[in-house]
Amino acid sequence: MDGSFNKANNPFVSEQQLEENDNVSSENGSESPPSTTFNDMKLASPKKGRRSIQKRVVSVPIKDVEGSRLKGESAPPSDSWAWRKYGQKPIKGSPYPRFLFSSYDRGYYRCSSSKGCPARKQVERSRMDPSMLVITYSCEHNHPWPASRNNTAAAKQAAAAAAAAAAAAATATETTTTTAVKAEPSTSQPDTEPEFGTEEKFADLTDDSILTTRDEFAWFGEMETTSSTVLESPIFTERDNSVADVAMIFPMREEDESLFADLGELPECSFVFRHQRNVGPQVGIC
DNA sequence: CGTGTTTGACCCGCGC
DNA sequence: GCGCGGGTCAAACACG
Repeated sequence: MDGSFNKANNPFVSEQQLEENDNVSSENGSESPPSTTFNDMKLASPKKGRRSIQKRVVSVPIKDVEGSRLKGESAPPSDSWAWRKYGQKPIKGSPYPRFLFSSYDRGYYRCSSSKGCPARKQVERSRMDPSMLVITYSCEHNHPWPASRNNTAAAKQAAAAAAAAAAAAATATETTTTTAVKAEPSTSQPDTEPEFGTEEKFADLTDDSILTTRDEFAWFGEMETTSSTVLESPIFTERDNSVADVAMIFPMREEDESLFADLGELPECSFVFRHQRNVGPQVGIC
């Protein structure tokens, strides 16, 4: 945020990942034309009448995903929200044909925490680093978020399913031991558009003291608390030119999770944020 | 029976 | 205009 973050201080973030933060399309660059970076165009398709879309890209070591599964934990590997898979497609240029090795397929999930939840996510293996999974989350601004989430059977099952699909990729690759989570700026977000218009929805979820500004946030505070988790959030860079290219990263530990526990109504699209050099967590919503 | 997954088909935008 | 690729739909199926 203030530039205090740097990869030297954060061994969980690789050079590659940092670069990816600067260029959202880099992860998928080899499989998508530059003009349709991360398919914002698709997600904002007029057909569906979608408005501004917030997108976040999360890189998760496959091992983490697989690990939580193997342990039979109910804790989802990537998040606590209920996701329902609605499609799967082989990634262009996949070295492995579908049905033979699905690891390079891309799974499409939508939020099933509540009816009408527009949140979606895509899960695929990183082409830059086969040991990493790339999870792309997207949601609309101001959409009605589910009032409940994790610890439900549905959430657990959906998360486990997502983990299963992701973990399939792990079977043929070595893994890492850390989790790096990075949040990407929405490429479809005009500078003039309010980044977050639902802060008021957050008012009843948390104390004002931990409300974040709309300039700063990280995603998925609930993610991967079982291992070293890092959140990195350059999303706000477009909102404040003076801090362009600033990334934030911080570890998420179990105590952090408990600290965020009272943010119970935070949906997938919301975020939990902590200043690296600052005090308590800050939260926001897209 | 409700919920979620699988998977082929379809739609749409883009590049040539 | 055509083909390609990405994203979504929806029927069939599986599971608890």
